[in-house]
Amino acid sequence: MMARKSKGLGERHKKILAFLKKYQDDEGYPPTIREIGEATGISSTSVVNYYLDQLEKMGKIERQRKISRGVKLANANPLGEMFRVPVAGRIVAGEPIPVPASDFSYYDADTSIDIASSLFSTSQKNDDLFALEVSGDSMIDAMVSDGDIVVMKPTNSANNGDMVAVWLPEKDETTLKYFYKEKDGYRLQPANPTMKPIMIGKDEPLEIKGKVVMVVRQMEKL
Amino acid sequence: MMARKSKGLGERHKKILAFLKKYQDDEGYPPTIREIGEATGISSTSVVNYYLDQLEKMGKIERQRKISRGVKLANANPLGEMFRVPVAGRIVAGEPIPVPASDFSYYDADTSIDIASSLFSTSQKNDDLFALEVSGDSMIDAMVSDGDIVVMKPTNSANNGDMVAVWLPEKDETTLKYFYKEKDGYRLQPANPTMKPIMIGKDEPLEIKGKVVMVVRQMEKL
DNA sequence: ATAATAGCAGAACAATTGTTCGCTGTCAAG
DNA sequence: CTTGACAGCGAACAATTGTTCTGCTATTAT
Repeated sequence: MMARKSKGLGERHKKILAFLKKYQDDEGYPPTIREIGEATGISSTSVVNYYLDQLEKMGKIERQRKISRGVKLANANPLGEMFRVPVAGRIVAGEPIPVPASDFSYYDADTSIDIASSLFSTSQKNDDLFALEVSGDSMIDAMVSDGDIVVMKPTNSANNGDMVAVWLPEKDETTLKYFYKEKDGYRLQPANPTMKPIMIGKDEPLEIKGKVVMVVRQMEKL
Repeated sequence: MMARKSKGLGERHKKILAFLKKYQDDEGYPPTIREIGEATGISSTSVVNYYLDQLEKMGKIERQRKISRGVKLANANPLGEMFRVPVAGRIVAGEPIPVPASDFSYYDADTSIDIASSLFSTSQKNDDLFALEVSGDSMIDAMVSDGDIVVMKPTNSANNGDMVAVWLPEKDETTLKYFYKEKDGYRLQPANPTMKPIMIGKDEPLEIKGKVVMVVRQMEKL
């Protein structure tokens, strides 16, 4: 009478999958076996377990046995990855560069931007990246204008050719320049080829705050 | 000895928040109280509970009491959408602007870039966006340098203040400028405030190819 | 100095939740 | 008809996990 089984996903498999997704979206964490049973009309936890086993074998879900709510959809990554970068503050010519609060990294949507990881050639560790919003037109020689967002990797040193954010204590000045080490000091080269470099003596103070890895300019106006 | 934190998030609050996010990202479900304690160096579950209560009062997290792993970040954005933009080609000063093959739109990872939709303030329809890679330094007056990627929305007209990509047939020139309509024609204003605008007479030909909505500069070298 | 309180640990306790096992009914093949 | 795989139920069990209570210490206010 009842079509026993065609193949692939049965009615209950689908229901469980659907519930898994919905519950995760709604609640922010996966359901328990009992909750799954309740939602799909299965009265026994063992039957739910039975189906979960099957779904796992089919590769539809991943399970962490023995731990509560250890179920997740295997197929949770359709498009490419993206990651969130905290916006530490504004970068202004006459003020020191803000850096994110040390080792801890918590931030919400208000103070962060999303970047598709595909924009980074090497999928290197980019956990510690942070971003700054440019304030004012003082960085135009770095081809960066007011409102641009610069994504930086924190570092204290730089290789030749890197664009770095530096703080010059003697001039009370923050600037973005290409960095070159030379025999008698450092050369800070503006990105704009029509502008002249700044030479820094070997003993002059120079604080490299980070290496610029990306600049994003949004033209949209809301 | 230990400076008692008076205001805001203490060190442990931050650590817990950070761990919550990391664990959820890694595992797909929230951690237990004991796991939080282990990760943050708190040896007692009651202390973890103590901090979770505080974080909940501060509105940083939401808790479902009595249920396992019932913790989630309050403003948990599901790390929103992203979409794929085809790179139609290169934009060169002396050549016409390539445009994507109209409705015929297929493209793969090699010829496209991913943009997080959160970067667009208005979640307007951006199905028809396309991107161009800038070739050469001829666009420096638009604060765009060699290798930059400009994301454009195709259009034939523009509003005042939009940055547009235009083709000037009389000069055989492609350029990116801010667009202003004036009584006797059009004014094409460079982004760099130190440079002078180009005036276009009303009868001179002017082909607006698209409106620039974003510029992305990757400093990474592979 | 004394009291009050925040910060913390440890352990006992209670609730939740995953696992296992026995049992029943159906259906198709031998 | 019998058998066995499959789908299912319910309950007991064990592990995980949240809650609560007692006590200790250091800092701060009275």
